[in-house]
Amino acid sequence: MSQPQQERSRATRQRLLDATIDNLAEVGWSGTTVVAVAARAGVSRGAAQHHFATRDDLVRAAVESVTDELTREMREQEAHFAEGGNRPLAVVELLTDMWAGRFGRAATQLWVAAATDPGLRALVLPLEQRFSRELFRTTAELLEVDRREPRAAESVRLTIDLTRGVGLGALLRSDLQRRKADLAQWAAVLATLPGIGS
Amino acid sequence: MSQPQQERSRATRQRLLDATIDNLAEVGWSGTTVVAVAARAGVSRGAAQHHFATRDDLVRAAVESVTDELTREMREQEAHFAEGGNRPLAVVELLTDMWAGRFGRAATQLWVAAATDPGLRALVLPLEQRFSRELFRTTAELLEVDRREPRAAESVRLTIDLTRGVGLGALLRSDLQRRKADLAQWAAVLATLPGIGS
DNA sequence: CGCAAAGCAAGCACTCCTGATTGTTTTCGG
DNA sequence: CCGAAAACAATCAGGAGTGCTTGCTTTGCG
Repeated sequence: MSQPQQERSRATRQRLLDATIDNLAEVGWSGTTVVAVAARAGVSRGAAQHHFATRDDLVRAAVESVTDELTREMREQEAHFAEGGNRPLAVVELLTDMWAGRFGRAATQLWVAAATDPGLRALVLPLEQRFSRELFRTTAELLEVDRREPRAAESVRLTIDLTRGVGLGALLRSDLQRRKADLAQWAAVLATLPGIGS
Repeated sequence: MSQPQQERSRATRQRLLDATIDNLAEVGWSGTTVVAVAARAGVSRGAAQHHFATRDDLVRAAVESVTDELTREMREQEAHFAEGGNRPLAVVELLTDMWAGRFGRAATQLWVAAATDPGLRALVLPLEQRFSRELFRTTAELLEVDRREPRAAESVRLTIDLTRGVGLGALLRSDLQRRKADLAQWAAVLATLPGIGS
């Protein structure tokens, strides 16, 4: 039995967005063409064009989706964060896994492409800034940061940057497992810094 | 007076390589076409094709050049490293400046593109691994690492990853100046870790 | 039941890029 | 001085992608 038309439309649009995100994560920015995305979504180019009139429209929707999903993912992790155990290590691993995930990899591809593409940059920058604030807030919350300690904010930012750097290296080298010991050391250091785990 | 032919050939080839690297750093991977590079180099497409028969050939030469130049740059920094002052901070800033530089930005663009392009990945991976070993060695040397301390190697890798993460963020946000305080904190922490500055 | 709207699909024209081919100019060696 | 080689340049054919137009099918409402 076929779907109600509006539901069918919604489903096609969602498949196109999912396909765009997967394409970004697996093929990269330059390989994310409307032709490739439509094929991966299993819809025709005419259908794709009906939903997104131009490639720019598709990309805009995908960028918004990626940052929304990353934000949602972080909030969900925060909501379900397991007490007990090594909190700094768990947070560091959470962030590292985020960058390594589907949305994290798509985001990295988009951000690097945005660095050199003015149109994409104008689109990505405000969304990335909003996401960064949310990421900072969530990470600080999970690390139980004492907001009165001025150095604590620096530690949070260092943690985020470090996991981003590890994530970037892992994109190419697929060496995340081997980085566990390094990350464990950072978590151990983090636990000793002022304002962390108050 | 025109140049000797061999010198002229060498100069054209060098201009093409320089143009490729600048294009990568400023326009990104997808915008680095032979047409764009030849225009930036101020040579015709025929001339470009004479020196590099295919785009793959040009890219291969550029990848080798980028990793060679980054390696040379690190060795030069090592040779001219100024004694006195805050050594960990100086090293952290040195690494951060490297990623922010022309070769560092081109390298980041290449590495991210290589993550999703199998042909480019096969080319980039061995060179990146060689460069990473050199970078580790140089950084450890500059930090005066005690090789007997097992945790020290982790600290070196964390330092490299952190500056890479900061560099990635700075590609998009141009916020390097504002990160100085964070990096200063890492340098302060680094100085306290076992095996650093022995 | 019929018609309009929406969703989907096919085809066209244009642009850009690459690799190959052909042609021109410059340089160098015999 | 001449011819060959190298450096450089112009052109062509084909492929890929985008945006637009036209056409078909399905759905829903009056």
